[in-house]
Amino acid sequence: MTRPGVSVTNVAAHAGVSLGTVSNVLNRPDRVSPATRARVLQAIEDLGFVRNEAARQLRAGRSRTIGLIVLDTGNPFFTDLAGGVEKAASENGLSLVLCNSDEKSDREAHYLSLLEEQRAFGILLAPGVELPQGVDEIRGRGTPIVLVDRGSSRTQCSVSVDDFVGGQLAIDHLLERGHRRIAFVGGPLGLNQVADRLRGAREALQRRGAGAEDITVVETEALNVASGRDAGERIAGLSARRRPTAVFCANDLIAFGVLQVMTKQNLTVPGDVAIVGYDDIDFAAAAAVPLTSVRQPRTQLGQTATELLIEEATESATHKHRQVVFSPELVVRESSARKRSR
Amino acid sequence: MTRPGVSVTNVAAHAGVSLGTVSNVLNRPDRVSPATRARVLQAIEDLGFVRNEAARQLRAGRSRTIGLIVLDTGNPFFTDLAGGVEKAASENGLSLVLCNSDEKSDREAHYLSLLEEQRAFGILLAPGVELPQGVDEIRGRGTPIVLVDRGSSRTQCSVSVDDFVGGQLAIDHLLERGHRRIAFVGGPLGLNQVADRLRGAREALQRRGAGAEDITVVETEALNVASGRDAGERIAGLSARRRPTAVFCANDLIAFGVLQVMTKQNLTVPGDVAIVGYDDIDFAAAAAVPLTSVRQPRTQLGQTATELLIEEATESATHKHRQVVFSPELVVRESSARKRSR
DNA sequence: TGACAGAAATGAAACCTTTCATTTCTGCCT
DNA sequence: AGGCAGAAATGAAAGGTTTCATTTCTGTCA
Repeated sequence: MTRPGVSVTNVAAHAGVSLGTVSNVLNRPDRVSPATRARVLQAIEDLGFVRNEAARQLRAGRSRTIGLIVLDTGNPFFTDLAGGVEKAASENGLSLVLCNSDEKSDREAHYLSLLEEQRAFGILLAPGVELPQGVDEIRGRGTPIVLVDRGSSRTQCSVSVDDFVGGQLAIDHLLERGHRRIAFVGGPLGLNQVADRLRGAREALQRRGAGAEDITVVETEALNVASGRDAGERIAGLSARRRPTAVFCANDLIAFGVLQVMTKQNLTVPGDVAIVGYDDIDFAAAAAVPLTSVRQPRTQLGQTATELLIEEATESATHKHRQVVFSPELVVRESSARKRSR
Repeated sequence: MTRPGVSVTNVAAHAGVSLGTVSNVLNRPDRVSPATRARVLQAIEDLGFVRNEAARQLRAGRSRTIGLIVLDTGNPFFTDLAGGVEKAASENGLSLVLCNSDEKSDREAHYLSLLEEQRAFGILLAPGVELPQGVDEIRGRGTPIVLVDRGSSRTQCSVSVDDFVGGQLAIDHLLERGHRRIAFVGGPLGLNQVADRLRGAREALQRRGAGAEDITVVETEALNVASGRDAGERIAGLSARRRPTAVFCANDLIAFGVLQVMTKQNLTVPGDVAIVGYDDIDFAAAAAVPLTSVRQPRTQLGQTATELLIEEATESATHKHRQVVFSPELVVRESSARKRSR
């Protein structure tokens, strides 16, 4: 219980130098003579001095911490994204605070102001259904914000993946494999990502022209396994004539849910129903029926977002907002293997 | 770019009151007359004042943030644990910083000192192979630390689940289902959790006495899906005579890897090989062959740890270190269904 | 009207670090 | 020995909040 915080002043006294010198030992050791430096270091050791980050920060005016607000910490997509952020951040001497908004806009707002009060170095925001107001104000007051996993207008930086193309990729693949009755599972449709993937899917179908029915949309409450199971039940309940031969899921968690129900109902995948997921999380390849999925460059998404953020924070005068859009990529696995006969 | 930080002083001037009053409006609004309060609030609004957390903290001497250091942010076990922590923390007006040590002790040490410099309210540590030195010093200097997912001696608080019992549960179940040739997959064996689960497994086998061979141990490099696949290959490669009829995996990620390989090699689960996992993460139930698993009260683990931490931080004078140990629970699913014939 | 209690408002001090303009020291050259 | 340049060390000031002992105000009661 050495509670009575040891400060630089104490260290200075103990080492018989001025506190300015202690600070120099800490921050610019080369400007201090070896002898003095050793003495100060010894004093630090003796006293168990620990730098007070709050005081540093107060002086510096800004912290060295990046805040990342995501929709769901439990979704591997976001943890991988966070991995990319952490990597880029630590390479620049920054650390990461991970905040879970849980798709709730009040929590999103809460974290946003918390981070602003902490004078975060910057904020990476993966927004929910609607962009919280206040983002522009926060940026205006000096805390840079970059949007992640969501495109934006010219007034701010953003890093995203082209979900429209992703939807097309998935459907083109299924059409090529001979599927004509296809369902889309995902939601809430208010989420940009979901809506864009569906739009892409529809576009691909229309381009194909006649021969393919319109896509059946099964909306879910959230993008998790439980929602996928619910949707799966609905699909499995259809008569073989009406049941889609392929399902395109808005993310892999949903796909898992659907897959599980199909198996349980003795419908084979891909024989009776082919499945395509989205995100290509690590579990996708590990599923018992390895999942075809639309891969997003998750780690790179995080890295690039961080770089953009650093750029905005560092060159605030000359900075021009940029919107980076990555391309998704289809990874074909067994869950959509070619139909054997017909 | 309202960069020139607006401070309480500015607000006070703008509202025509002293800065003490502004502080009162912020922290004890009832001690300020309604009229004045309104005026100050208006000034805050006009100027776009945002509290400076660093300054608050400097004054307070301690932050309102809990640090949680885990082995792997990508493992749902830890994200669920973090969920429990976050819940308990936010109920007490605290926020959470999630730190990923990635099983590397240098990163663990790095985060430990980072959190101490930030005068974290407290630290929850899920340690890797060995307890980092310095933990006692940090606690001695006034930052409470509670060990999570690992038992400890009387000198510190800890919250864990009885892995020895967990191992027994798994093996007792497999024995009861008629299995006699059982393998254990997991690693590194230096991890306490892994070692204890194996010890429990062995104990159960011995208690059963003759009729059961000793358990075959397949050590893995890490507790993830890829490692599970490697181990799965090794097991699938064995002749039917030597191949175990059941595999007990040190966690669910490993189990997924094993499951995947079995399926690919046309070995049925549980027909040819039964599988029992550990943790009962959400994906376990969602796997195509739903996984029997030893459930740990993940969320509660986090909640309890947080409560202990708060207790230690708040009642530091009277605080007695406690070691809380939860009991695991077996959840039976298809992956270990009773063998049909024999 | 004067005194007084309680409410409201005040402002100096403290928290700890970093910076930077000055001062002091060291050693070398003439 | 005197002068000087460069290295080393100094210490006051600033950064923004909260606290708390004081002061000032408001209204009531005698």
